[in-house]
Amino acid sequence: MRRTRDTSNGRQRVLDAAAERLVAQGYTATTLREIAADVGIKAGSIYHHFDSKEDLFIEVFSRGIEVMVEAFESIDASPDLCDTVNDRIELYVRAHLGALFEHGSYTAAHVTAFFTAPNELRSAIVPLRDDYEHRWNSLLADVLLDVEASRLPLARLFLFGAMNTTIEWFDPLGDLSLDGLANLITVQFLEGVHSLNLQRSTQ
Amino acid sequence: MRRTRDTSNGRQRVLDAAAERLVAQGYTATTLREIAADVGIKAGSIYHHFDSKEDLFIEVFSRGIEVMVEAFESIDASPDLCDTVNDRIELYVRAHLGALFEHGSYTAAHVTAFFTAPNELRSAIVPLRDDYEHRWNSLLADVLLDVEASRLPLARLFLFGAMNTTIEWFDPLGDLSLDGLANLITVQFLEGVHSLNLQRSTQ
DNA sequence: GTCTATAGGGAGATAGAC
DNA sequence: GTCTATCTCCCTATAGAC
Repeated sequence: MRRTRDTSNGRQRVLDAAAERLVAQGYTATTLREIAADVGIKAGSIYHHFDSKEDLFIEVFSRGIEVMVEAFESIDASPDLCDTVNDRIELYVRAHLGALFEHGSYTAAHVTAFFTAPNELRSAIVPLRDDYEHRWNSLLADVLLDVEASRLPLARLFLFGAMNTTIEWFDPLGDLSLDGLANLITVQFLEGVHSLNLQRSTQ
Repeated sequence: MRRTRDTSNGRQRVLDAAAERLVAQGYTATTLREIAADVGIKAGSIYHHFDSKEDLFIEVFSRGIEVMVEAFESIDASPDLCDTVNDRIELYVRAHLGALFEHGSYTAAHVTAFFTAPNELRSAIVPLRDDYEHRWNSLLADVLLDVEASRLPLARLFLFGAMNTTIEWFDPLGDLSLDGLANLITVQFLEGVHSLNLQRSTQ
C-alpha cells in the first residue's frame, strides 16, 4: 500500500483532535490552542485549514452525522442478511452504536456536544440531523406494520434516548459487548413498542 | 401573607437565572455578566453571594438533583396511591418528568449541562447523582420481582436515557401531556423489561 | 504549511466607595 | 447588597516571515 504525500493529512488530524476534545469538554471549553497542541502545531496554523473555530466544528458535527448515515446505508445495501423483523432492526441499532463507539469520535462528539454549540452553528447542522431521523422513522414505519403508525415517531425518540445516552456509561472494553448491548436495546424497544397497541389513548 | 425582608432573595434569583442560562448555553458559555444582567445587577455583585462561578454552579446542579430526590420521596411517602406495579412505576416516572419540566430549570440544567461542566465540579456532584440512581435501582429491584435482577441496572439506564432526552424535544404546551408522556414511557419500559427474561444471554 | 508576534475583546475575580 | 473600576488572564483571529 503506497503512502502518497497527503496534503490534507494535517487538516484531518486537526478534525480528529477537535472531535476528541469536543467529547471531553464541549464546544466553548475547547480551545484552538489545545487542539493545535494535540496535533503538534500552533493555534494560528489552524487557520490555514479552516476559516474559523465555528467552521472547523461545523465540519466535525457534519462528519458525525455522516458516519451514522453511512452505517445506516450499509445495512440498507444488504437487505437479506437476516430473516426476522427483530433481527433487521437489531442490525440498524448495532450500526448506530457502532457509529458512536467504533468509528472515531465524530458521532460521539455530535451526540454529546451538539447542544453546547452556538445557535448559528446548530442551525447549519439541523437539516442533516433531520435527514437521519427521517430515515429511522421510515424504517420503523416500513417494518413495524403491526404498530399504530402515529406512535412510531415517539417510540423512535425513546429509542434514540436509550441509544445515545450509552455514550455516558457504556465501556466497550467491559463485560458487555456492543453486539450484546445492541441486542438488549433492540429487544427491549421492540417489546415495548408493541405494547403501545394495547395502551389506552393518552390524555 | 406578610412579605418579610428576605436577604436571600437576591441570591435565589441569581441561582434561578444561572439555571436557565445553563439549559440554554451550557457551562462555559454562560457568563456571570449575563446572569447578573438577567437579575438586574452587575457581575461583581454576584461575589457577595457566591465565592466563585464554580461555587455558584455546584449549587445549581445540586439543587437539580434535590428536586428529583424530593419528587421521588414524595411518592415513597404515599405508598397506597395505586393498585398495580405498573401504576406505581408510572408515578415515579411522572415524578421524574415533573422534576424536569415543572419545578424550575434546576433539574433540566443538571441533565443537559452536567457534562459541560469542569471535572472538579462534576466530582463534587457525582455522589448525589449516585444516590438518586441507587434509589431507582432499589425501587425496580423491590417491585419487579419477576425480572432477573442482574438485568435491572441496565434497564434503568435505558429508562433514564428515554426520560432525560425528553428535555430535547418534549413541549409541555403541546398535544401530549406530561401524564400522557409518563404513561407511554412507563408502558414501553415495563413491557420491554419483561421481555429480557426471554432473551438469550448476551455475548 | 507552519511559525512568531500581536491585535482586540471578553472572561473571572478583587478592592473599596456608597 | 450593589456599585464602579480595574487587574490579570486567555480566547479567537490576523499579518507577515520562512
